[in-house]
Amino acid sequence: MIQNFAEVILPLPMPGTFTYEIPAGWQVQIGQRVAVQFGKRKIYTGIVHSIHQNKPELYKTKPLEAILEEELLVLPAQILFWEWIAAYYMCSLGDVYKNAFPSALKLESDTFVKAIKDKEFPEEENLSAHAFLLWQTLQHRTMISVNEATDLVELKSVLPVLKELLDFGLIQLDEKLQKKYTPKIEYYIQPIISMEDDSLPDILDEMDRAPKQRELFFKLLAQYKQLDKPIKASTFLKANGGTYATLRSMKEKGVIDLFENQSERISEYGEDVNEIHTLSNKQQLAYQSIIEQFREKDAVLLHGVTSSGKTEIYIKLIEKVLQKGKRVLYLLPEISLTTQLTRRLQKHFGDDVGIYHSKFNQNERVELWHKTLNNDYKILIGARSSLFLPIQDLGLIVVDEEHETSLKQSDSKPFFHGRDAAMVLAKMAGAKVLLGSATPSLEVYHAAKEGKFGYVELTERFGGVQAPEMEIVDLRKATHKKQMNGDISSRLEEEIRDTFELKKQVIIFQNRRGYAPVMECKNCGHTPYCPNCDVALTYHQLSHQLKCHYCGHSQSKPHQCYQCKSTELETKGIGTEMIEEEMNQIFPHHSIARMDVDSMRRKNAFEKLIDAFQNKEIDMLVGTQMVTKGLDFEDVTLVGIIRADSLLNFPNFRAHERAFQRIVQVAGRAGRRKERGKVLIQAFKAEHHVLQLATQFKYHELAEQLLYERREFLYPPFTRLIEITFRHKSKERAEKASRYYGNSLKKYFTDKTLLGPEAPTIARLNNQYYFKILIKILPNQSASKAKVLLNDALINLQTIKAFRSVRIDFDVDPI
DNA sequence: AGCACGCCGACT
DNA sequence: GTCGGCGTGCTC
Repeated sequence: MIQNFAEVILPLPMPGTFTYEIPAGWQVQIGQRVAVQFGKRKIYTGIVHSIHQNKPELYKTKPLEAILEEELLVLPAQILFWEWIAAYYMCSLGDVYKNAFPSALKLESDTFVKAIKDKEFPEEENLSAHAFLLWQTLQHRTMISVNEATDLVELKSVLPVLKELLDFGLIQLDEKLQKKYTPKIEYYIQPIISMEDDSLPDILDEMDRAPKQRELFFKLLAQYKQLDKPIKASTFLKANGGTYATLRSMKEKGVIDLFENQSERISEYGEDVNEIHTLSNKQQLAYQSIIEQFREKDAVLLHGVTSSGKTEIYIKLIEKVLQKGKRVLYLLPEISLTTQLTRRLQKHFGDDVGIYHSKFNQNERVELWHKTLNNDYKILIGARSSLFLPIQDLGLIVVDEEHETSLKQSDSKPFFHGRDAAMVLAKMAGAKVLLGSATPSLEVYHAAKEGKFGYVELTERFGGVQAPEMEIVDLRKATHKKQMNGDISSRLEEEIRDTFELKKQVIIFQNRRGYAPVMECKNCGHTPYCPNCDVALTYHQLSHQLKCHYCGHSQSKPHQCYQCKSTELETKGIGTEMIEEEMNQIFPHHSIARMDVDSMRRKNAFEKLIDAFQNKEIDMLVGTQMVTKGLDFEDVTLVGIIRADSLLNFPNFRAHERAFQRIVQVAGRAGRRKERGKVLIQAFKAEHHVLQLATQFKYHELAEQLLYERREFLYPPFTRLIEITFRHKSKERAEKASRYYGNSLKKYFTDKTLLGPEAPTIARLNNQYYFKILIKILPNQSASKAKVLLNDALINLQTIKAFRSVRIDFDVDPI
């Protein structure tokens, strides 16, 4: 008989898939979810990657434990996409699987401890106190998990105790898969008979003695007549009173039907669908040009100034794609920050829209995954991770705010770029990509100019909105002339006053959160540092704490210097908290709110703040990057940037590109409707060319300049970068490993294409030391060949025992 | 990534 | 002596 084997993708950071035997008679399909044992007792859920008959010769295979469901949870096409991600971004398939698949569907084994029944405790045997305690607990509990047992015995590891009990035959271990996802059950009701029914009088008679039922019945009839579909019992009872018991007895009388439905946890937006909107002439032309360019190109860049009405064009294009029976994926940088846009799309497309983002809990994600598989949605809106949804018949991917850095995943593997991955996914699905931005990334802009992508530019703002008036306030001059009130210049103060007088609103942008980024002793100059990282602690006045913005460490604010005991401590630099305080002092009669991760931590805090600002309960919003994205308020006519210099001084080759984008982005918050907005940029380097170009919205000039520099200094889009990070708790070991690795690559790269190893600006994070190597791949070189070299060098490095504990990550196309 | 196993130093 | 730390090796 031919033995069948399945290659299974497991959530492990090891390369490749794992081979398991398919038990005789089992029908297994690619994309199915299976449970397998891995190692001695661990059970994982994996995805079937492929099926074959080649018995592995080097190791013994285990059988599949179970097929978790008949249906395919991952489409075969998705597996191909996962493989591309793993190969391109240099990580394992397991790393992709871990990230791409809702974790509630990745069951985890949890070992349970059970007492063996009827086994008397052997008196003569000397059990340890811990073992005895555990055994006693098991007498009145059927089973407890190993985690619970660990807490119970208060030891670091409960395993020796378990071993002891096992040896005496007192317990057994049971590997159980815990189901993490429990569908929420929702009851629905509908009347069985109608108003016109002949039997109605009899039934009403029967309900004479039950007035509540009678009342509810009439209400239900009325509602049902209007909606003509089953009504959610919970909402019905909430609106009309009554209990489930009432409904149940009505069901027994045979007047209503009560049934359960595994309901969605995802709240549905109303059904009102905004039908008509007409495009302006310019928009219409842009739209037609996009359609035309899609005939030849896979991707088109829609380069439209802020307020040029890109969204209307997207909507029109989406409608066209839907007409062809295809589906659309709409990618946004950080969806929770752009509720205004999602509301607009939902309003337009109604129930056809599914939304996927990081604030959703596990159950909601599973729900959305299933609904997507079920083809319930025509449009999916989400952040970069929504690229992994099982969407079928994809016709178009819209990548909005294509230049946003948050499109690139940088906190965990795979380090993929949502925009670039979208292009590959689209290619695989035969779909098109529309990239939208007011300030395109140089990569995309260059590709468009080279003719690789289509290009459409919208230079005119929609509905006669004027570009905001931009003004730079020279902080050096202002300081010299004593025209400063703390960090706020007289000019800015004056403008804010005028704006408030006209009953308009203000947005203030300051790059850093907290009160002050550095605290310093006036006497000895000592600055408190994070104990785990090589960074100065940021002072947070509201919580009276010093916090590390990298590892989350916090400690209370010292009363005296740790070093010299001096009580004269001062703060340096400015954060949002300080600006908020200064503004409150200058404008005590106005309401000022702060918007940064600290103030937005609570659930719905963002929505509440947006609503309050919309309703003009708040006059001024002081915030970090958060205020720069997607906010659309009619009455904001003034935007202030406290220190533009802080945007220019990043130690990154993209610093100037980003500074420009940020400034244009914030400026776009001002004067989005009838009135012309004003933007005030405070800066010490007032004459800096990036600031000058930004105030004139001269994107093309800046892009040409920056592209020239990038070409000269071998940076993207003229080279491709791979950054290799080495980390270890011992500085020596991390450094030595990185040196060894770098040296082993010297024969393939030059001084210009292999940079480092070097300790990064923040050399230690969370008690781990970092070293980095930067590889540049020249235009005439193959990136995939370079990756092979890098992987080989890694294998070579790992033959040295001492280096095996050094964590090494590749970041392809680092941001 | 987990987890076992084995070696070593620090204590009831 | 043993608890718990850490380095090393292995998992289909």
